[in-house]
Amino acid sequence: MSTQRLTTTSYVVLGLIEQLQPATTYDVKQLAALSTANFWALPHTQLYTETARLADAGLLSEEREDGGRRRRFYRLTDSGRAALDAWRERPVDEPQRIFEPSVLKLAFGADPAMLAERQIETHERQLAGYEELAAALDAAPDDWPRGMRLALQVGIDMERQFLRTWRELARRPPAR
Amino acid sequence: MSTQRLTTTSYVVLGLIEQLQPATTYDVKQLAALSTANFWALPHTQLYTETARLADAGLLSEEREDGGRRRRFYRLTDSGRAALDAWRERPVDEPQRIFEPSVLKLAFGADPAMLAERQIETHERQLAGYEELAAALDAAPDDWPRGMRLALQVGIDMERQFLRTWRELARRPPAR
DNA sequence: ACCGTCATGTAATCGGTTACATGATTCT
DNA sequence: AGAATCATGTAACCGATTACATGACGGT
Repeated sequence: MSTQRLTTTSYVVLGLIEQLQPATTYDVKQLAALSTANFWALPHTQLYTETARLADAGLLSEEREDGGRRRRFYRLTDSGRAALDAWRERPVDEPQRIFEPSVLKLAFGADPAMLAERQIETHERQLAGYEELAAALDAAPDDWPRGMRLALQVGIDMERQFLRTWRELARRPPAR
Repeated sequence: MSTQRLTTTSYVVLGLIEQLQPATTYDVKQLAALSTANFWALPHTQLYTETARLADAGLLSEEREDGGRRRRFYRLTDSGRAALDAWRERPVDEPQRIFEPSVLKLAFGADPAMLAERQIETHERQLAGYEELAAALDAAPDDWPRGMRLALQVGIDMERQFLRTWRELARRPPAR
């Protein structure tokens, strides 16, 4: 039970386990794929190291199955819940870098219309995914924490803005 | 001159050096602070390792001062320019994760109004910074590559969207 | 009984961050 | 001349990605 620094990834894992507990790493992976994967990357291999780290730090309890797959079931400990609550109650004050490689390419002189073509496709697909998920949440609101719907709405708003921006840029001539 | 993978950071360094060459690492740091720092994090320590890596890979030429600070001056080599051009001409196809910890907190049930208060401050400050820089670019457009102005406009659009979104969320009751 | 996919991991590597350090200029 | 800040780096550490691997389960 050492005092390690917790990353955003740590809190995502804690937050997902809070909703699922008891949860296997695979359960976490599944829920992440449905919910937070759009907002935060979380490859499955990291879930194994991260849950182990968190259990080591005393924020998760681990219970291992005897037979079969010998899966590990995790739950929040009291201090795990306290850490999650503290994180949740603290506002975010570092300004975030929201940018993408496509904007960097733009800055360094790439052709806006060329970038826009692919960006529009990508963001349309992303927006469609969000809207589908939003419809599912709206159909069964009680299955999901309310905050998830709000986060999704932020995502939808951002995607729409990206589309407006790139559609405008699609009409620009090359910058150089 | 080994074949290493180039990261987005590598291309940012190449792109900045293209505009400055010959450039010392410190010059790169200064220009980054004025231009790309908003879109891509680039601590000065990484510039030293990254320029060394790029020089090692044959994408930058390095010339060292004899006296004084023994500064290293870098220029793009032909293959450096080719690598940068190739990157610039290739569209970005992986969908990007644009999200911030604040949206994750929202998803996991933090109070929207509490988060919004700080987010609004942060994004207002960021927007003001962008607009100030945009005014400077507009006053002396020839000093800057045209793409920089476009990238800045994307940033401005996104910040305005964030402000609209968070101002709306500021009126929400807590999600749990 | 076999096969594909589901599920569960381990280990090496590496980019990026953090901590530390010191010489060169400039200012008073 | 001394102090402050500018400029230039080195090195340890660590989270995250990538590559690899294998056992369990369900269907035919």
